[in-house]
Order: sequence, then C-alpha cells, then structure tokens
Amino acid sequence: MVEQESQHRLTDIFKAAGDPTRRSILTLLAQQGPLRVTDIAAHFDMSLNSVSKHIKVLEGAGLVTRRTEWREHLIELRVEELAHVDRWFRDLRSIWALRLEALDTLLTQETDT
Amino acid sequence: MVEQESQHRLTDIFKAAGDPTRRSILTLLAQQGPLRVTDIAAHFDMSLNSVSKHIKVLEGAGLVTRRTEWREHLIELRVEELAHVDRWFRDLRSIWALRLEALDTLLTQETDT
DNA sequence: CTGTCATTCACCTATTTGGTTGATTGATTG
DNA sequence: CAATCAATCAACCAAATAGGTGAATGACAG
Repeated sequence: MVEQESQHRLTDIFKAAGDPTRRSILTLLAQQGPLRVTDIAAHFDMSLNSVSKHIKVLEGAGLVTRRTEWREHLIELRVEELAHVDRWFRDLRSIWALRLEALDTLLTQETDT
Repeated sequence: MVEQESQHRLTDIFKAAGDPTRRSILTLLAQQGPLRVTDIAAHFDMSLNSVSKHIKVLEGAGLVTRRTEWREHLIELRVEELAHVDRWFRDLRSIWALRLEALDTLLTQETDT
C-alpha cells in the first residue's frame, strides 16, 4: 500500500523530469529562486499557456510549490522532494551490491572446498 | 552541441525510468543478475511482446545491455548509466545551495554595514 | 526436413503528451 | 467604470506511448 503510493510518486517525478523544458524550469528556479509564471515563460520560445501547463505537471509531481500572493503566483523549487529519487537510486544500488556480495562468497566457498 | 547530446540522453533515461514496469525490470535485474527476455516476462501480467518492447526502451536509454548468446538474449543492468540521473539531481541541488549561500553572505554584509 | 523455442517485426487501438488559440476569472490601475 | 495584467480553463490537434494479436525469423532437437 505504502509501497504503491511511493511508486506512484516516483513515477510522477521521473515523468516530470523527463521533459527538457521542465528540467530547464527546475534549473532556472534553482538559480534564481521563486519566480512568477510570466517570468519563467519569458525564458522559453513557447506560449505562456504551455509553460503554465508544464508548471502544473511539476507541481503535480511535488517538485515545485505555488505561493499565490496578490494576483501573482510565485513558483518555488522543492529540493526536499528529490530525496525520493535518491532513495530509489540507493535501494537499487544496494540490491545490486548484495547480489554481487552473495555471488562472491559463493565463489570463495567453491574454491575453498 | 555536447550539451544538447547530454540533454537528449538524460531525457531518454528519465522517460525510461518513468514507467513502473520498467523500474520493476531494473530492480529484478539488480536482484537476479542477467536474465533472458522470457524470464523477465514471467514476472509480469503482460504479453511477452510488451515486455520485449519495454526492454528495448531501457536498452535505448542505455540502462540495460543485451548479450545475444545462442538463440537467447541475456539482458543485463548497467548501473553506471543510472548515475547520470543521480548526477543531474545532485547538480540541481548544488545550484540551489550556491544561491542560498550567496543570499546569506549578502544579508550578512548588509547587517554588517 | 519438421517441429519447437526465443525473440522480434508489423500492424492496430486507446490513451497520454506537448503544443496551439481563444475565452474567462480576478485583481490592479487610471 | 474601463483598461490592463497574471494566470487558468476549454477545446482542439499532432505525435508519441503502452498495450494487444498474429506472422516471421533463426537456431536447436528429433
């Protein structure tokens, strides 16, 4: 159950990061701090509308939050959320390492006998 | 140019990792080591054909390689390639950290004067 | 040579995605 | 109030994606 939820989150994050425009937006936010939708859109050769959609995808993945102050929406990067990816990566690596280790001890035993 | 190429690669990797079935395949390979297409397919409630396609996507992203021995195709995980993802997120984080640091020193100077 | 196994290829379908334009909401300014 | 600005919503389109079935390829076993 919890596993399912975590998997779903991870899928959203990877999908969001799978688009070059969206990765550029994330980089831009990391460099410049919170920005308005219009300011972000100014960096791309694309309609404001499309950029707005991209931002919503990032928001859905939790990679970004929106602080609606006045009539402007301030978009902000959420670095913490990246920890999900870190964890997945680390888990996969440890599974891999465990297998190699087991294989190694098996081979050692073989040469011992 | 080189930047473009790297971006394209990254997009492929993220897209490949953005599917739960494909992530499961990666985990499976990490646990069990190289496997045949049929063996992999046995773990999923899905046609062999679909699994074959998923594997080709992973292969295209470089996350997996194929060793065609006899009539069987041995599919093997390439953990090194996965590090691209990790590195990108790490870079993003460091850009973020640099900005905060700069902001901090700026504020400190202000209170000093 | 025939049959079988492992895998891919070719084709079909439904859904998702990335982009567009035009209308709409809501707040600000003159 | 009228005009403008920030952003979203709605409808639409083309291309890509995830899945399925059935035929084709290529190597091995009898």
